[in-house]
Amino acid sequence: MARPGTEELRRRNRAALLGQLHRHGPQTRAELTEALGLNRSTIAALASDLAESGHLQETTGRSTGSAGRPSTLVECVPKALAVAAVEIRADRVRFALVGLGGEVLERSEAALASGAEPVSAAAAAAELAGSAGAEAVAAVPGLVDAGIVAHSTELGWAGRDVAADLAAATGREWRVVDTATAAAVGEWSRGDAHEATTLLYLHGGRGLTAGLVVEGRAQRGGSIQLGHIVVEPNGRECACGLRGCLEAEMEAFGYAEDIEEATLAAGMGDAAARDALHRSGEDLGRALGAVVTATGPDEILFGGWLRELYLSAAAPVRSALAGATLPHLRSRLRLRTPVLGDEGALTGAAETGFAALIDRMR
Amino acid sequence: MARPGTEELRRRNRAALLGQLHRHGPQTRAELTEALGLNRSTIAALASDLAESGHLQETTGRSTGSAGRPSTLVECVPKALAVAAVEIRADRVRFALVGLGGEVLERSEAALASGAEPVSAAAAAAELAGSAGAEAVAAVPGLVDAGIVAHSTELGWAGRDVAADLAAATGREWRVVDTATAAAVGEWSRGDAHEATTLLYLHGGRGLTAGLVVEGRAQRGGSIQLGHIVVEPNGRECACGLRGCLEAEMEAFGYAEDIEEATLAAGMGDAAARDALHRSGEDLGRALGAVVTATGPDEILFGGWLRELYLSAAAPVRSALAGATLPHLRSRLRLRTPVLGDEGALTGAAETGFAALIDRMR
DNA sequence: CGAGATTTGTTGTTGACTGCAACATATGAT
DNA sequence: ATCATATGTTGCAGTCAACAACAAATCTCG
Repeated sequence: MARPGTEELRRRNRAALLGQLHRHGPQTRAELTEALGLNRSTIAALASDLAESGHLQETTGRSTGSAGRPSTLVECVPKALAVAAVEIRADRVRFALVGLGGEVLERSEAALASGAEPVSAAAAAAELAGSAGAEAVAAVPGLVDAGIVAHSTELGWAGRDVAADLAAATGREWRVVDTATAAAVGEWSRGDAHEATTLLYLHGGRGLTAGLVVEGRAQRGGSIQLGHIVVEPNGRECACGLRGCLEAEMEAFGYAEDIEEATLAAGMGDAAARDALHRSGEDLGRALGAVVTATGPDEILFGGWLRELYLSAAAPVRSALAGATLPHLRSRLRLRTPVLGDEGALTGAAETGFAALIDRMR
Repeated sequence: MARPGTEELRRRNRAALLGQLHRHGPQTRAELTEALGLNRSTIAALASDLAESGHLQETTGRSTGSAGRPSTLVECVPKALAVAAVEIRADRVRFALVGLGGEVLERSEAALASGAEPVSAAAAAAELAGSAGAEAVAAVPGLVDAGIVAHSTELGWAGRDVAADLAAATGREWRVVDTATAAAVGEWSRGDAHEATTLLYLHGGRGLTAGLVVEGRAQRGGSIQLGHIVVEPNGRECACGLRGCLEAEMEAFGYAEDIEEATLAAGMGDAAARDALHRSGEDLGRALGAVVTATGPDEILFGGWLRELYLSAAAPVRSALAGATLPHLRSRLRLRTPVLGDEGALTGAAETGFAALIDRMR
């Protein structure tokens, strides 16, 4: 693997430099020297390498305010390297072309007929993304394993090789990640969950999934089918064939995706709506308890429509969770809502692409 | 971090060579050249470096049977680098000094008064381990976080800084890992679970814990308190304060650690014992369902007394598990018993030490 | 039994990379 | 205006892995 000897060292350092700038934004050469622990002359050599290849831009002469020669500012050139990110949902496909450094260069979306086949979703994605970007990543809600969507409540797909569908439609390779994991990556890298060592992102669409990011890395096989945690042994029959799944139990409360109406009604004093939210919160908390015990996160984000549920039923969620986790796991846990809103998954998909891209440079 | 420049490259390669030999046993220089992708001359230089420092031994002239000059065999010198591994249980402390390459150089154990304080366990460990080994690792059953035992059903400890206790008793630094994670590492590295990408090890002692190894690496915060997964909402009160924990529910079946008697009785036709085992298996399977959904393993090992439970109640375990996991997760799952028996945790603790040791050489 | 084929170890050379130190440069402070 | 300070630049030295040519040790085939 490490064939060209010392040349690999150079590549590693170059990739580290690019990654640093991509993640932390424009920095001076002096700051880069500090951050990467390399010598000034090395940084200069690497930066001028990357400036020559067009990836970086050096803006000279920024007055720092303090004494000494001002340091040259180094920043990414967004157009030099871009990633095509696509998010597939039940009703539409969204696309963003994200440049190096995180800037969104293009954005578009297309409606999807309800119950659309994987092939037509792939065609829509191909239409939007074309051949833009050096890497292409698609976020799909469900259980994703090596490019294959094993199970998706939201899309109604099972055992479908979406990576192959997309490749066939576009003539290029695609990475496929699940929406919740992508959103977790997005919130960690571009949201404000950067301090979390273990971040659990809950995504509420038509199905309930969860993504896990540990120390900044998406966990392999990390698409957790939160909706198919069994919360009621011998409970209601679920479409997946099991009994008492969280999804099946919550569905019985009837508000489905009209969570906003339900919260409004509850706010107006509708006792039935309030009860439904309360009991949903309890079920969610109970399912969460098992996931927390198994994964030990220190931050949980409630995304998609779970955001609304959490905001209006935080107390039952918390108390049910408290009844199902040990004190030590509970005490270090922060519950919050995401800051990227609907953009989390697209952002995270793009970051997944950049991680691969930068890793491949080494 | 990467201060000495190209010298780091050398260290990395040296560490890779040592790690390769430690993990895969004696190999010829030609095989090493192939495995590490380095040049023959580089391998020769690195190997003679490490032979000079006493870590490796080169046995020249082994006839290969095929044509060509016979390659020199390179192997680890066990005594050159050793790790002190200790396993703390409720009733005793076990010690092994493991040499580079995995050979056990010394072994001893001491009884522990029941309900022993952490300090006396640390003293016993110190007595056994002394100052042997370049690294010291202790395996403790329970929820371990950064050297602190947050919760241990088996030992009855909570929030105890065991790493500090051991350091005080021995005057050296200790790593503390949980027994289940250690056993998982052991089975992965020295057992026959090497092909598993995500390995879940279940450890049955006085408490039930689980350890997770993903692609050969122990998961941070990976000590899963399997015994405190809630399987019966509003179930029996558990010592931990929750209700319906797996541990509390199973305890009610009354055989506790006398699993062997129970299986014997069941084998003799004792209906009560058979029923207890059956229902234990069901509860275990149900708790496992949640853990499997959250972590997505492809191999599960039943260790400690759960081994006996699994061997005599595989059917209820499997059927309860099947009722609580999606088909895709279930289909790739292998259920087995460990091959290292009682030695798993000690072996894994030692491997954890070697991983740190070799990583530190880089 | 011997010559060639084959595989591997050894040695000297080469290209490349990073760190270092000295020098140049640009700003603020006195 | 001069000095202190911080940073970019340049030439040099040390180290490392790859490469190629050669030596060594074994097998095979005639």
